[in-house]
Amino acid sequence: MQKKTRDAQATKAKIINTSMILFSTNGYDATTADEIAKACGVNKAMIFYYYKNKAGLYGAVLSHALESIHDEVISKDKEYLHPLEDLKNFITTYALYCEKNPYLPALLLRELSNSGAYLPDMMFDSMRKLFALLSKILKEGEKQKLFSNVEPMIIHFMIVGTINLFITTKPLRKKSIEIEEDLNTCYDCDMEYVADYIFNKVKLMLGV
Amino acid sequence: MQKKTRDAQATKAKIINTSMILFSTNGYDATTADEIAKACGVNKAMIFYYYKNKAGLYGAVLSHALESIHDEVISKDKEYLHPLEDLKNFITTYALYCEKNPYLPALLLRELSNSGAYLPDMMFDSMRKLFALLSKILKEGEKQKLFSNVEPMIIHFMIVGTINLFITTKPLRKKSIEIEEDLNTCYDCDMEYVADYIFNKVKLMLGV
Amino acid sequence: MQKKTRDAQATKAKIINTSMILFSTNGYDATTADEIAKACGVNKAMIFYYYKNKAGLYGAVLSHALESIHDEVISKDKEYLHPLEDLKNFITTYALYCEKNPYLPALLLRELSNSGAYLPDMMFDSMRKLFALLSKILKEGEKQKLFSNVEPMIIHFMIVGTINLFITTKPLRKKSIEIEEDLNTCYDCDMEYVADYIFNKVKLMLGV
Amino acid sequence: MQKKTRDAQATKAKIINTSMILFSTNGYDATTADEIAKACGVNKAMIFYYYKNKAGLYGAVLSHALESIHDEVISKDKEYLHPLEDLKNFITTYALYCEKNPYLPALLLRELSNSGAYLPDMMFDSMRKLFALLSKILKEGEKQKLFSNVEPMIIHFMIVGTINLFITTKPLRKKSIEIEEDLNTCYDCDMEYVADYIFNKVKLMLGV
DNA sequence: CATGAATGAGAGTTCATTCAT
DNA sequence: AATGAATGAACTCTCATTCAT
Repeated sequence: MQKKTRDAQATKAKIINTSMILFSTNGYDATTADEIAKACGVNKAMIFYYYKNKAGLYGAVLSHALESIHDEVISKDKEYLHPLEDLKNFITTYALYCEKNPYLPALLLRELSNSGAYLPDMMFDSMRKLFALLSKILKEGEKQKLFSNVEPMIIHFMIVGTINLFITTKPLRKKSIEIEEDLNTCYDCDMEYVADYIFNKVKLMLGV
Repeated sequence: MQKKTRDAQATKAKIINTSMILFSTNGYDATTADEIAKACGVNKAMIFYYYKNKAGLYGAVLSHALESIHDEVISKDKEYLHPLEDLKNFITTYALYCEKNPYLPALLLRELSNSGAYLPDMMFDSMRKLFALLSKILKEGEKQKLFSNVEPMIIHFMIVGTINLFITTKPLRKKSIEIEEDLNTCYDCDMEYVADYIFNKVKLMLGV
Repeated sequence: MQKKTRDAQATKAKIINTSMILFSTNGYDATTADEIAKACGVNKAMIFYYYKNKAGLYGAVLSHALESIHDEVISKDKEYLHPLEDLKNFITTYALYCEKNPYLPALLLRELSNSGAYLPDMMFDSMRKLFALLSKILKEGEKQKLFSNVEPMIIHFMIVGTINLFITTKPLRKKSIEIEEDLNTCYDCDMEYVADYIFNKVKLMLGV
Repeated sequence: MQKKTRDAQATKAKIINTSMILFSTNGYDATTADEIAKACGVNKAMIFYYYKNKAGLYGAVLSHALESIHDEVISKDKEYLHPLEDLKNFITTYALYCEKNPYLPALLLRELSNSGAYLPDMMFDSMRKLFALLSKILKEGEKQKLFSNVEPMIIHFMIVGTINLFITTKPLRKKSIEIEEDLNTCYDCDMEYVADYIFNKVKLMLGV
């Protein structure tokens, strides 16, 4: 009954990780403090002790998620080999990261469908940085006359939106083929294949 | 108090239309029955009288929205001129419809980020039909050797996902340029331009 | 959809009979106007049209029930043959009537457990008349030196209470023997046997 | 607001005791959570915190009531002096207990008039145990050739039903004599007298 | 740090009752 | 006489949040 862990860091981490899953699975409103507390074996009051309130926890969760994705993509891309390489890295890294952390796309879509109502500034920043990164790659490609006719925002959406949908629709796509077999929903396409496919298509789009 | 409509059809329509806006703006949980009732000048109990419960209303809203988009896209596309024409129609119609009814993309994204937890069968069906339509167009294009290397699900996501994101991120994109001017977020691109851009990119992608 | 019976008497009777069953089965509060209306295929508003409000309907139901039991017992007993005969008639008639109309005991017990909160005057009267009838029989028996040591109220309760419990506990008694076979709950005793048993015991009690 | 008890046991007890009175006085449906909360100076949410829902509270109340009566009757009777003594004890203890806790009979009658719809298993058990106790006494009396012609269930009803009615009808009986003075409703009979009267009558019934 | 008790402000839902036709 | 639409006042239950220990 008395966990008495007395390990602030551990407790905080447990809360963040558990609630990330719950928030992404059930959404912000449908996730209750009680539920989170029970799921991580922590007293409910600790959530408020550490994160002030539910919105604060949500913010922390989003920041955590975005920071990590951002770190990953940035770090992998920081070499600036060549716009095409960089582009490939961007797509693959994002795709694989999302696959490993499938709650992220759900969180993002949810936030976007909310026009960023809860979206705290840090998250907003993170998303902008991600886009800024792609923007830079594309701009560099244009400068080198590799890419043509570039509308970065739309290209960004085509990459990120597709990957997000691919991940969040997985259960639906399964259900779909169960109903109508000959509808090819790419259900068992693996992520690497998809990332590659997208990369090739984007290449075509950019006139490479 | 003032209207005393006593017109079931009108009352039901008012409820559906109002709550569609509210649901898409604030989400399912954050939209209260009180709010809906007040917003359409109808007694709260009428919501339950007509739709049994909140989930029932939500289902009705989703069905309504999807039915109408589906009808629109289908009807505009029913001529089957030529795969390329059909493709263009598909993209343009979807894009313009979403622009006119900007709550729809938000509703869709929200549902998807939920893996269709609330998503009633009719909605699921509607979404499948939309995809089936694009699938057919693409398949026909392949048969006529116009399109090559087609993965319909991914193409679908590239079209629909991009348009959805474009619409739902509008407020964010505005906020973004206010902060960092030289980041081109395509804020004042109009929908027709975007649809066209997407169409041209998809054409390239399909090897046309 | 349009029943349009336009037969006031029939409609009223349907309402009374149906709601008697519902009230006795589920109790006053747990029985809704909607339920009654649906159960008798009558428009809900008619209930209020004919009985003013729910309490009014309940009153009508109770009156109806009590009137009929009272009529039955009185009429059977009106001959005044002999105190013992009269007593036997009283017990048997009441028991058999209750068996034929098993909702009555439930209604009575419920009312009593409410200390007659809803109990309208007419019902109160009816109950008093029933007791008055037994009182008279017992008094006559005493006068004829047949009965001795009579406390009419308690005798009344011993008769009426036992019969009421016997009927209302039927389902419980069944459940009970299913659990513990050798507990004799008189489950398949028929009413006539019970009435007779009670009569004989009351005779003993009265010193006959 | 004033007490800040922070004493779970005390709070739970307050809720149980208060709601027992309210349930027995007004019935299950007519007793609201608000009312209970206010009556015991406890926040309404505590009811649900401790008892999950209204039905849970009701169950707890019934269990509590029955446990205590059962304990009392059993403990007073555990000596097994002599069937007749035991019988007298059974009747007297039950009668006096009910008089001290007059909500119990009302609760019981209400439950019975409901055929035990809410009646949770524990209550059902308790009632059975009470009857089992009387059954044993009667059986022993038969074995010792003291009692004859015993139908335990009916005898049980005659005892328990009479006492229950005597208590629950008290207000009605008062009202009755106010109307018709010469109707002897045993209004000021005290409980001991009644218990004694019943015992003597039961003795006669059993052929003692 | 950690816990369980306590709180208050709703939220969804129900329902008797009335109104207009 | 009959109907379906409409209403408002409850009522149960939930939940973020705070308090006392």
